[in-house]
Amino acid sequence: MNVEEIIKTSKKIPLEPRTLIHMQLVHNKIIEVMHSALKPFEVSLQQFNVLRILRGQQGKPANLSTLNERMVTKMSNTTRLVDKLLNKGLVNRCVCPSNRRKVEIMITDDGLKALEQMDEALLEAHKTIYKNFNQNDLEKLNDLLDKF
Amino acid sequence: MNVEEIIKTSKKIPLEPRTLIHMQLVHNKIIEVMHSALKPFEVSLQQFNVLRILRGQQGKPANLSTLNERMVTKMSNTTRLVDKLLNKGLVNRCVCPSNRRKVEIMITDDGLKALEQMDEALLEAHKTIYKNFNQNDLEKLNDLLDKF
DNA sequence: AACATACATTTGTATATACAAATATTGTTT
DNA sequence: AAACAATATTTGTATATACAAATGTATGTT
Repeated sequence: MNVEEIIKTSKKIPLEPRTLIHMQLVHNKIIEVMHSALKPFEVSLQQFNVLRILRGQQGKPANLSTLNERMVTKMSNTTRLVDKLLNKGLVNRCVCPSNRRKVEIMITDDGLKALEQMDEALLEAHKTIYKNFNQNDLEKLNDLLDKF
Repeated sequence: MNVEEIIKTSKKIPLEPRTLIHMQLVHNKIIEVMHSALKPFEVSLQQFNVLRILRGQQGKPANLSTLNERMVTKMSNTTRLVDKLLNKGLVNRCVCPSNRRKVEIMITDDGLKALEQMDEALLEAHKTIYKNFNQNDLEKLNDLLDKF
């Protein structure tokens, strides 16, 4: 991936802004690959993220604020995101009996099955995304990302 | 920046998905810093990007398709993005005399002045973003990003 | 118990983005 | 020149996201 080529400039860009552009371009590419991997399942990346969090709960229900806390991209509107998963039958939701302000969200069996298939699709996406990487590259990249 | 801490998980995540989450978290952070740096000027990152492209034209007008081609994040709706810059008086737009299908967009003097101030704000943002980086880190990061 | 405060979620609304169809202009073919 | 295709942009519409205000519930204070 050549930054200058993609944004069609002949000028040399200083390293600081260039890195930001580079990050954005890579981000765009990752999102695009993941988005098309999830397309057959008709869930967004955010919805997929929530499903994985719910599976991680191992049967325990999660409420909206814990979902929000654990989401990669925190958003203001977790209610409506869960609404969509509910409509697809991938989660169920009920008011918490011990504290009726809270809501209890759990992944359904259908949700778990769908998620397994999504996992497989994501493994394929990884192959595409990481085709030029070896294990050492990934470790070095993670170390550098930690500096942000 | 510790991935596991931010998404509040105790589990060890395999390196491939972890890197994707890491990239997303860093991206979120970069966007947030840049967004607040540009907030006083009331322009979005996309609008800022377009202004920089127009300045790079050195007086030559640009049409919508060249803008789209050079934008970091290509979007379907460059017309309405330019509308907003137009309303702020930062660009002007007229139909191309030689090919009336096209449109000619140029940055105004006000736009150039505003852009200079935004550049300063962005330099400050760089200081925040890159406070833990040295030149060598940046070069290594760019090399690794090229692998995507 | 009445009141104020804090908490968890929902709703309203404005803005942003994505995708497809519509419009206008130019170029090409017959 | 009429018809058709190609190009450049605009518009309509559906969906997504962001932010603030509103709702309902629980807790602590007097």
